[in-house]
Amino acid sequence: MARRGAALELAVLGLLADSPMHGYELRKQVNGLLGWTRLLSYGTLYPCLKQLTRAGFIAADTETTPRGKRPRIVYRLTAEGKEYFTSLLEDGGPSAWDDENFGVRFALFARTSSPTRVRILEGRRSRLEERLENVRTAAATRRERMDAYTRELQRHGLESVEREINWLTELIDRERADAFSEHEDTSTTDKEK
Amino acid sequence: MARRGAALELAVLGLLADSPMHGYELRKQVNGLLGWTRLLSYGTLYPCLKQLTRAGFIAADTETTPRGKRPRIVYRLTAEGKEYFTSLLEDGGPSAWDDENFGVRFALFARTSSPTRVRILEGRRSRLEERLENVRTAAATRRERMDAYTRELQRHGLESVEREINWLTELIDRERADAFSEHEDTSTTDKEK
DNA sequence: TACTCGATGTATCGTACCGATATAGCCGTT
DNA sequence: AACGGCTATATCGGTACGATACATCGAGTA
Repeated sequence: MARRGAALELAVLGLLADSPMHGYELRKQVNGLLGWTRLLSYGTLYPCLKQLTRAGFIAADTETTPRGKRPRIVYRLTAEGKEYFTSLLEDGGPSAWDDENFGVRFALFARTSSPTRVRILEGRRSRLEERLENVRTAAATRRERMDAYTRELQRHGLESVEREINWLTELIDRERADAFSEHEDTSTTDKEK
Repeated sequence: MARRGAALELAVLGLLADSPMHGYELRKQVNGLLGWTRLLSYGTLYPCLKQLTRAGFIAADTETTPRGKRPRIVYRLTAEGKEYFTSLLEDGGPSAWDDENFGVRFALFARTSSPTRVRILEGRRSRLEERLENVRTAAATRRERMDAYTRELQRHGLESVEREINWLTELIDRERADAFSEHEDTSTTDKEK
């Protein structure tokens, strides 16, 4: 459980919720969005699409093409898929704090309720703080035996995580501040597309 | 080729070059050093140790234990392993700029020659710059269609990569400056922080 | 016109990876 | 004397994904 593919699944669902698309375009979108970490390959994408189709969450429409040329396959979200997607979105549990999942979850924040947004942000932060603590204590027992380069690597890594934590804290504060001015109105944050 | 396991292989070799160790300790060391990114599991470590043993690069000495208790297995570098290790260290080629490999390569910089250090640093930087460029152009064509959260994610990701690039540039400059004052003396660079 | 090159597009296969899990002795605490 | 946590070795099944194959298209260029 909590497979790596869960993140991709959610990303595909989210992209298709905006508009139907074929595989190649899907890959471009995902890479454009989360591409600074790791690139999505077809070996990952197509099996995922197949599985989602089998589950009935998306449907594949084969384009009618003029000639003997290979038709493109356009995927769209089904009613069940839409339902499944929204249920996934509201799950702000531990799996959403993971490295692989957090990025996708964040990218879909516009479709996520404010309480869930805060839950995910805080969970992610606690996850990183925990990691920071582990590395810090591990380093403390071994600091003297480390050479200058190893120490520099350590320092830089720790700084990156701290910076990430600060970013999250800022976002949480902002989220809480917004909650005041939000009465019953959801459309202000959505920007309705 | 350029398997993910290559990084682990190098890490194990590097750790064992310092002193013999058994598997559990090896795992702790690796996690303490690179643990802020991803944790090493036994399912990865033990097959790696087995393979390195088979290849003759490390040797497994079973500890003599007093009773019927399970003996610990201490691994040490063989002569062939040492040779293999140093040859790997001097390869500053493209595989060393990868996300998975760079951390380990950097941690072993104290054992790496200065030209190779610069080569790796510069290669890594070019790799990140390339990635930055790709995401930037991808984002430019789609900026208007993105909601506030997606844009914030994009911004933060880009900033992280830029920061990483600046760090590398600093290190490269420092490396070049050191090269002047380095006559025949290697021990001067070790202390300086 | 024909050629090359890069982008578009769908698809599969083999293998290396790694999370989960089993086993078990040891030690400190309640 | 029971519990939980740390040390320690080890394997297995599922899955992710890099490499690769195939095919069409438009733009440049010779």
